[in-house]
Amino acid sequence: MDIAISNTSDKPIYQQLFEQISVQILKGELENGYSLPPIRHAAIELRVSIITVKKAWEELERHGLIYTVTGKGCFVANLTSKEILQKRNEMLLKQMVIDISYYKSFGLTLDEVYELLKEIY
Amino acid sequence: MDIAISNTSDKPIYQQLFEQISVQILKGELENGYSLPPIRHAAIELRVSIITVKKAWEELERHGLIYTVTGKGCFVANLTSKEILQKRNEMLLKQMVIDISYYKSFGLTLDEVYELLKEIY
Amino acid sequence: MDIAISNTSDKPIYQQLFEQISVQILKGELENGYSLPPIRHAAIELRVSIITVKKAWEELERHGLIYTVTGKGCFVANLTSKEILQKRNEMLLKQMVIDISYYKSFGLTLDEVYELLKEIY
Amino acid sequence: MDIAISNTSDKPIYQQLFEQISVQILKGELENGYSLPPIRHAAIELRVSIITVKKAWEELERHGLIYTVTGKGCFVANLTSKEILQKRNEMLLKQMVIDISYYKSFGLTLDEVYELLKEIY
DNA sequence: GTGGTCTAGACCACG
DNA sequence: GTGGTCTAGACCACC
Repeated sequence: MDIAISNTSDKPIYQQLFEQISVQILKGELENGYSLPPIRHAAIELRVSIITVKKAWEELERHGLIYTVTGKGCFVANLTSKEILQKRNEMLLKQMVIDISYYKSFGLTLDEVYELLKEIY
Repeated sequence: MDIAISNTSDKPIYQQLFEQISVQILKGELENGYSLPPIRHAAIELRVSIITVKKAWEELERHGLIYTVTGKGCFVANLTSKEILQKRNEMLLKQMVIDISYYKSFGLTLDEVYELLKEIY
Repeated sequence: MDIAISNTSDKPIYQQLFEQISVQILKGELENGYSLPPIRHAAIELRVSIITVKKAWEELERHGLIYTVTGKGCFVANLTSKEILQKRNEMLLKQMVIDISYYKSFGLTLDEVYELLKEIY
Repeated sequence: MDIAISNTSDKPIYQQLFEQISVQILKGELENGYSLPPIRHAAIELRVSIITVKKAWEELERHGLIYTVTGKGCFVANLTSKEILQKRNEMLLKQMVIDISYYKSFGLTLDEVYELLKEIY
């Protein structure tokens, strides 16, 4: 578990958990079939509530990134590299559409956005 | 008042108000000294509470975009085009830093981000 | 009328008027019997409402700094230099007691206050 | 909670709350990480509205004196003694500049102010 | 009429 | 239980 949680962030903790584990799976850092730590262990290690971990795990399952075997644990889904790429782009594009609509509201063109992004990167 | 409020959005109403009016000011759509509608009128027109409007207006004032004169009304601040550009970039960069950290977590390079942005734009 | 009014100040306008004229009288800049401009003239010159000027004048009269002769106008009261000094200290001390209670709430000693004041002066 | 609210004061309640708690934090009376009472409890105890407490707490957070964790509570920020001193002077100087401009309008010199302060202290 | 403040009560997300 | 938000209605000071 290589997770960093911020209490003061405006993002709910379960969301932070979901996002970070999603990324790890979609980057291939967690292999197919990898067994996620039991909810209780993860909760203790991350110092969060069991409910919070459960919520994050549920969100992962809803996105088809993990599957649960009752009584055995949770495992990273068996995804082909094509499926991984597809899901990754799906998540990225979903966020980008939101981000871009914000930039557009200021009347920015694509090139202006690019210039600003370059500065930060 | 050209404002669209979404009750289903995850963003609080006062935040939506603040953002939309900010954009209008920073795009120069509302001229210096322009008199905003009285909070009570705005509240009725937008079908929200007075306090909600007030909260948005306060945030605008805190950002130096408007100023209020008790008993007279609220007015768009007298900003030079340089100041407007500066404030606009301030707001944009603040959001972009967040957006980029998300893209980076997926391991995306600047060029990959650009390619995706181009598709959506 | 050497008065500077700020619309954006948190102090009400009539209060600003009252304070500035008080100071001028108590500093001896306006002599005994000096005729204040008619309320209407002052209102026009200062670009404020007649009501606002009236309120300030009333406050001045209540403090014994001016007197009104119906149909003739308002005049600076005939105060001996002793009375002026007394009224001046009265106003100053009243404010200072408030200021000091604020400094004291932070646990500041007289010397610490002096040091900070010296910096600003 | 050692707070005294005055309904007759010209200062708004949320401002009184903010100032008094600020002072307690900046005097070191409330330690780092100290958990403030839940806003609802504070509201009942102080016999004010939840929103009023919230407004004061928000102002404290804006000044970096506390931080809130949704669902957990509000806590005194982790400030070094250096930061505390800096914030304290910031608040004090801001007020002192106003106070001094009033004294100066009467033509008082620094020494005269000092003499008067000494009398009252 | 305008902004400034306050209240009581309510619903929701989070942990 | 905790904070986050919202509403409807009210009173006040100021102009």
